[in-house]
Amino acid sequence: MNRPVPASEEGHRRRRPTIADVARRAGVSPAAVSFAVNGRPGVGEVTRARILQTAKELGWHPSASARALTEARARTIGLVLARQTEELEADSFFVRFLAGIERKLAAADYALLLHLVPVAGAEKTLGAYERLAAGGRVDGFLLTDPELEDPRLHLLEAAGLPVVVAGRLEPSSPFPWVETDHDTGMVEAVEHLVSLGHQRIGFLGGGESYEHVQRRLWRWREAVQAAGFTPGPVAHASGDSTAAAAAMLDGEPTAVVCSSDTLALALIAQARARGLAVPDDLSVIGFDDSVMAALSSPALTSVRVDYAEFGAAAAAALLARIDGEEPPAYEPSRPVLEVRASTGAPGRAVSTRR
Amino acid sequence: MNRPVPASEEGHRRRRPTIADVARRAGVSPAAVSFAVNGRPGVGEVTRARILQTAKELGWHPSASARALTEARARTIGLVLARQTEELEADSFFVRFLAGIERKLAAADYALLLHLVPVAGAEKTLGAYERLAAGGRVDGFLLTDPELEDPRLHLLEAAGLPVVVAGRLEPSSPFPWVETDHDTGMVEAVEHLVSLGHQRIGFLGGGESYEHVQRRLWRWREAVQAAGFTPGPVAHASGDSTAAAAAMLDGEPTAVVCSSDTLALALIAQARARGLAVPDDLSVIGFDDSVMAALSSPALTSVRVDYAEFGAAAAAALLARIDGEEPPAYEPSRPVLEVRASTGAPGRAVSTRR
DNA sequence: ACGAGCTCCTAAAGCGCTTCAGCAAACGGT
DNA sequence: ACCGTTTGCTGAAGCGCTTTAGGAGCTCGT
Repeated sequence: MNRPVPASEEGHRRRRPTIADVARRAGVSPAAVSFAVNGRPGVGEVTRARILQTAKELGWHPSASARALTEARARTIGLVLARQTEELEADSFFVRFLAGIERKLAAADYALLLHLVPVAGAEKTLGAYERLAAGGRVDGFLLTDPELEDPRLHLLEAAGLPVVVAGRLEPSSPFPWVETDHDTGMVEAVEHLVSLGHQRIGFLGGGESYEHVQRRLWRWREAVQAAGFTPGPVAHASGDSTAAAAAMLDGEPTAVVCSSDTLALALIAQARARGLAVPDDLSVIGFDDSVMAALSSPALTSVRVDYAEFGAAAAAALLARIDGEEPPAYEPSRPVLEVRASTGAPGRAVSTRR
Repeated sequence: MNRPVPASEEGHRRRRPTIADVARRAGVSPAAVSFAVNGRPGVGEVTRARILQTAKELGWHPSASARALTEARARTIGLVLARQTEELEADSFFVRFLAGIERKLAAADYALLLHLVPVAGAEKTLGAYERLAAGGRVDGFLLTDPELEDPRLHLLEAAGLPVVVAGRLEPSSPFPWVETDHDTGMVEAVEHLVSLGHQRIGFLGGGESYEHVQRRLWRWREAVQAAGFTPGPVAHASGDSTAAAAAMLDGEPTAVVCSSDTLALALIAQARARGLAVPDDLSVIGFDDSVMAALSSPALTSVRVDYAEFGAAAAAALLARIDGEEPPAYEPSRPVLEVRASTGAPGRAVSTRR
């Protein structure tokens, strides 16, 4: 399966030029080169131009390691994901968030150290943070999917590095956080269902310990009550989404808002297995508006949130924090409810069946 | 949206202990400490134990930057993804592959520098590789989704860093590659359809330029011919999967193998729009066996490939390459066809309709 | 015409580690 | 009792950069 290495590649890799090489060739001291490339004063304009020119000729780029050593900063931030891969792969949040982070980091010439840890045993996760922090490999951490009693918080506090949490964490967060407006999409979702005539609206969420799930649950309850109805059944999927979907259906709602598209699909599959038609017997709304929302049958009504923007804002906040500055203000754009075919007026009410 | 920084955090961050601190406290020279922590000879057993003990007491960890500087290696590898985020988010390959890489890297105390570049304009991608390579931030690159005429290849050759390609690249690959057994799953898929009685079997693939799509296409053709039939319609989705799905249906196959689950869903949606029932009028097989395969309706028959294993093998090969060793042998496990509800015997043949 | 105050640059120290040469003490063989 | 060898350690150089202190050569005001 593995191609043998061609002999030509085995040859000597040419030594990378150093700042001294550039200095010599440009007829200046290494210090001058440093000033020139870093845009600092201390070198005349013509010399600066000449130095930059020689650097380009030599193909010289400052060594990140050497810089990291002298500046005591790695220009790298860490993102540790502690979630099951099955959970991540169906999650459009992850990739979009990542893309947003990247956009910001690239602009600041920072890099992203990504660490995926299997959730098997918290102690492994701890090791992950420590290894990155202790070695000075990263200048700060971004924390996503904060949980209510998150063990990572204490761990990161001990590490003493700047941390920004992506997600509201109150009231006692040891770290600054950035939050996007994901949950108000819930209001729109509920209002949509109410306007269709639904009265018994359920909530199917992911793991109860997730902060964002709790927020959505809370918003859902508020919105349902604001419409003058009592909240319908609630179920949480921690791992087995089928079981949660079944539990939800046992509650006989006419409509359900799910905290992710994946859960919505699981619910629809389960409903079908019970002979319920979507949306005739059951309306379903997903969250994230992932690619599969448009492709599933029926096409899923879903709340789209701009997670990339969120990622960029979180990254920006962390970079500011690393520089000891105030994080820039972030005004998240409003989530949008994408209405498709999985929602409709309540037909034969579920509660009258059986 | 951003919580103000608590005053307590503003305080002085304590200086991290250095090797000299440990040496002083243990009553030895810094060199001895270095020997001790790196398991090198040159220090007695009892002294070694004492040094390690003091290091632990002080909470000292060697600085990654300093190490990188002296050893001229960053203990980091780069993975640059140049794909649309919409494409990535529905792709279970990505996350599973990543998880496999991580597993290998963590064991070797390497880190992963992830870079997501928007596909808008190749010149940006180039910059991405160069910035990482030139600064010495990474010791090598992993290349995924190789395309047939991949501009990244020349670029990476110029960078002079070790590179391992994940995916077969013949005949003229400048780099060693590692390949998993994704395509023989195709044979099983086709045989499954043939055994159900299908004779007109189509292939719906992703972008034509992808090497893995080409391989699957090739395997599909072989398998169909081996069964004694002529290959059915072929369509490729480059961006707009709906259009490709429509084109495929115009070819009037009774069964279609798709190169991803997302495409399979797109095809099913399109078929439904035309009033075709799955699997009665059309059997559909996906690839990847992603989470949504089991959740979609009908549940998707899909080929499961162990991408995590693949990622680990690719990472292992790259690490070996960085150390100048021969990459370990990799015997990929066979893909498995997960038969679900989207395939069945051909009913009213599509070709007799209309 | 002379020192103050520039501008433009250099020398050298230092970041935290690894490594190489070298040295003292202990050891073993004859 | 002597010499070669091994063992256990140290001193110092060096990785490639940044930064601080300071020096040389100007201009300029008086």
